Amino acid sequence: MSTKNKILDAADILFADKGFNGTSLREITSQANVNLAAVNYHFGSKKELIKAVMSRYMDELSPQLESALLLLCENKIQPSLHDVFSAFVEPLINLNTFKDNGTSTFLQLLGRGYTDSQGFLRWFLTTQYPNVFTHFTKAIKIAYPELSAEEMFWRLHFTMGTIVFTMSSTEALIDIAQNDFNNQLDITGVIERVIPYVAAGVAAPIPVPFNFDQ
Amino acid sequence: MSTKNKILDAADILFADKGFNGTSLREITSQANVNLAAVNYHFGSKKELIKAVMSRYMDELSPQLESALLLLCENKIQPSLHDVFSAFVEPLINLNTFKDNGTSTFLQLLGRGYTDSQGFLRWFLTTQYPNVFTHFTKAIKIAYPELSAEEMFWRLHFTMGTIVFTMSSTEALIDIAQNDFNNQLDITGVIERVIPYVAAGVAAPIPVPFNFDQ
DNA sequence: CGTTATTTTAAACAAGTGTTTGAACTTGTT
DNA sequence: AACAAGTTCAAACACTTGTTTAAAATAACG
Repeated sequence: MSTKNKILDAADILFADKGFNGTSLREITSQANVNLAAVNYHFGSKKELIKAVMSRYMDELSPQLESALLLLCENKIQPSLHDVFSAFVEPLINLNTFKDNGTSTFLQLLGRGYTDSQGFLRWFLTTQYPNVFTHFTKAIKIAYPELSAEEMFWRLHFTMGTIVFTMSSTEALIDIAQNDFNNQLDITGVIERVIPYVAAGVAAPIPVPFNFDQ
Repeated sequence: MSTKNKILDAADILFADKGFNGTSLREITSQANVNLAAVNYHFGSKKELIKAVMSRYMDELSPQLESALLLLCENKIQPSLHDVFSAFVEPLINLNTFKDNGTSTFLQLLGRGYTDSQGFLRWFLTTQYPNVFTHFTKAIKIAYPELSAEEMFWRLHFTMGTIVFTMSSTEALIDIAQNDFNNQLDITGVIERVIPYVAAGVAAPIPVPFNFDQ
């Protein structure tokens, strides 16, 4: 296996586990059994390595995601919100064949990207892979046309938060759940549970202004 | 103002903004106009400073939260999920009188605590302030008794994710929303919008096992 | 006042960070 | 085989990190 890939494989697990700030190049290179200088030789800098780690997943994921969402939009029968969110499942699960534990690793990385590094990764994703976002909002608009653009904006960000945050601590939560309820569970089980949640959240009735006095 | 408080005030803003790992003691002490060694003198270590920052908020918040939830549990009429989540609003908003921008700063810190520092803060909060959690789950159980313990476990974590993640990037999102929809909005506006979302999510119908073939 | 405590200070410490260097080693090409 | 290009390597670089030290300044108290 090439040095470049050895680095990527070690980096994405460590990044997912300990964050981008919390992982040093020395940890990565010793885990990958390559020389420290190899990162800067092959990637230029740590920041570029982070981009490369994310790109490896996104280049695999985004075409599948786009076509799945496009299919929904062009369907004769109107998709439900549950359908729209379910469109994410197969492409995400496919990351497991792309790489061991690819699904949860990627979702953890996504969570890291939103909190670590002050949003530079959010900028990177939205500018490098804009189609996923536009197709997604288009599909949502078809499934729930009554929702105003502003309300949708907020609910999609709530959804993003739910997914990303949950997945970034999935492993710990699965452990707890298995102890407390001894129910075999894996990442697909969590996805199965989160979809009804976010679908119901997005589908919630339009709120009325809150009255703090009552 | 005491050195100790000057440090706490500078620390919690910086921690909220850049994370615990991402903020150095030198940034904190120079922002607070105190000597670098003051942190270790007054708090012992950086880790203890983090605890102190969180405790200052939790000691203010948790009694209010507990009594609000207890009130709900002992009410004659069954509370709705919307009621349960609304119980959080007033205590959280009160943090603004306790400290400038206290509400959003605290929620941002909470988000940091869940992702930075590999969950040590989660341990700290659940062990130091367990009553908030038990009263909360009790109230939810009253509002939605059909939900199994396991399903509830997951939905509460989804909710935690929604809240914490959303609030940790509230400022940026409010800016975007104001540009795109020029609608005046503040933290209470966001809270107003997130409550129907999480209430609907928790209230979602029990999911049926997902079939990947269809 | 003088004598303890307490607090602040500048300086240094040891360890860790990303990055660069230039020589050694492979590999590919002619 | 010989030369060139690509890759690896140990070592050093400059810098930042949290923490400690011991002297200086301030506060507290009899």
